[in-house]
Amino acid sequence: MPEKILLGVAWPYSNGSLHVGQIVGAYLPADIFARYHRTVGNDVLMVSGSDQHGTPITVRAESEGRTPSEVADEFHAEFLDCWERLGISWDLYTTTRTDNHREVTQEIFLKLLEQGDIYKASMQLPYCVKEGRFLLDRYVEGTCPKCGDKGARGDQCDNCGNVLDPIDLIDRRCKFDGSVPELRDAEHFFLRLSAYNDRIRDWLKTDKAHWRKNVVNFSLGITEQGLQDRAITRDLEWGIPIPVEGFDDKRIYVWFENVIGYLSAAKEWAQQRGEPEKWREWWQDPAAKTYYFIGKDNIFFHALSWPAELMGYAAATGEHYNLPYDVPANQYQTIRGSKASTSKRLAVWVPEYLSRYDPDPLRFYLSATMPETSDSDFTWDGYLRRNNDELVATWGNLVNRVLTFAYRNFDGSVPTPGELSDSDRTLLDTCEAALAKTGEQISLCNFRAGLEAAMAAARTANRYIEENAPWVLIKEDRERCATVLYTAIGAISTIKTALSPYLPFTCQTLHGYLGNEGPIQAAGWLVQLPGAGQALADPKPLFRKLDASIVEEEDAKLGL
RNA sequence: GGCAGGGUAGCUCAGUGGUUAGAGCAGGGGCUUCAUAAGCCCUGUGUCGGGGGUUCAAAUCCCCCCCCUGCCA
Repeated sequence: MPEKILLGVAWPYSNGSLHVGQIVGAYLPADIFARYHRTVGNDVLMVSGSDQHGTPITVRAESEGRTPSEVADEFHAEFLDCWERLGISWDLYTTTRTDNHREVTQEIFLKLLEQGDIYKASMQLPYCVKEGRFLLDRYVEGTCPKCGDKGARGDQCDNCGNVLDPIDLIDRRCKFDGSVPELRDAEHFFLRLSAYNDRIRDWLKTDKAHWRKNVVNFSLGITEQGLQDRAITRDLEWGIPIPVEGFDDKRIYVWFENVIGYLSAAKEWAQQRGEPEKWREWWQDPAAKTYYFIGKDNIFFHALSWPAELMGYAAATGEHYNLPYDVPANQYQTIRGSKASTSKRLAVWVPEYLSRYDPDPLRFYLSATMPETSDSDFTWDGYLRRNNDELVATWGNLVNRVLTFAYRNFDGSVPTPGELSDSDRTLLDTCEAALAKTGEQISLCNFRAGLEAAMAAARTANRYIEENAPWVLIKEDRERCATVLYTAIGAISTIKTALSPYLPFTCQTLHGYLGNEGPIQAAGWLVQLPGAGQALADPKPLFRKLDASIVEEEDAKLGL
């Protein structure tokens, strides 16, 4: 029985180009996981989309004198292109601005409202009299009560890093016109998270051994403090309208809304397939597993508030909705020790990377340095070394040396072996074990360890070639030489399968070199020994060695 | 400030009570030549962030402190 596996991946704000930190944090691990499970034969549904609401987009639009939708649409198109070229294999990548998503969001809002999980209450908010509108926290400026810096914003002081409330600012003023905002009562809707605290806590304490400890400890800690109710609407014009009369000047806030995208995207996917009820197989069958690939800043929304929304919606509708099976949140990746920053333009941008280099070497480097347990660091020097000294030297060269030798000496086909020796069988067994280990590690979301298991097999295969020296055998014992090459090709074929979730483009190419047709994942997560006499393609190197000069060039672009 | 995660060889990391703390890469020495000057063999005296404690025994458990990151919704 194939398993049903739903992958929800964080919704990136479409307010600027993607950078490698986002890729390594969520999109790449999700894609590796999805490709592995598809190859195994499981039913994967991997969804996400561009978050087109939210202040990051309106802020950029305002600063450029454009509309939010212009900004959002521009980068959404760019994202789609990047996914394609990086090989991020979505089943559906949509946006939060579809009619479908608005309808699903409003439906959940109304159901929770009706049930009492959403309630109306007034709160005091800064109001600009001059402009006649309420101000978002970040639009109020003043003196920080903690450090005395005069340039603090209402949401945070950049000088000391403390989180603030605009009410606490000394000498409050409106960011736009410098007038002094008043505090006025404003009606907003709140999500009654407090009512779900105990259920969330109990759920977090049940069968979570496979969760990363920072995720479960962080979340449990918050339930020990007690979940607080939280406003889910804001004074905005850009966002999903509140489906209640009299709230035309307010919108649903993104933290409540974008996670609903995981459900609405599954519905959209099903509609597009012409099987509009098919989403239920992933959402309502308790045997289906739901994974959320996110960065550590997003744990609250995926391990606490989204499960609460789902619990409430399930109760309100009387239907079952699966809670997260796992939330394998990653830490961050810095750039040469500095925090990546879109506003400071400090990042390795995906479109720029792809204009110069191939996707698989990036996937390789990012997989090897994935911030699974602690923050990791991107350096071009590290990229160069992983590419040249590991990907090219160990794996690419193994493939190239074996295939060119076989192609040239055995009429362009897989040599017909004699009887396999113990050392031949040992190599094939080692590769089979590596394939199993890689698969197991991927299924546990240990992506670095999975890659390492496959690379260890490649090193073993290089050792085997060295010990058996086919370049000597070809002159002395042609049958033994054929057997050794056959064994080496078998090893490569198995390692190729193990690496395919990490290096989809080059593994597919190699799949073809070995004489196979069709997509690599159709062959299954299985050992595939080549057929003796099967035609090989004339192999070309899968990877290219990079010149050390790129490190200086790329570092110069970063300005570090 | 509170909560959480992390701090192990030049780099990336593994290692949660027990022989002289490990792997890959880099560096040094040798061999080989099929291969993208790739491969193979040999080579690691590290204050396991710092200090104190428990124990026959601690990177691994307890306490205090320092540094990095995230969250404080």
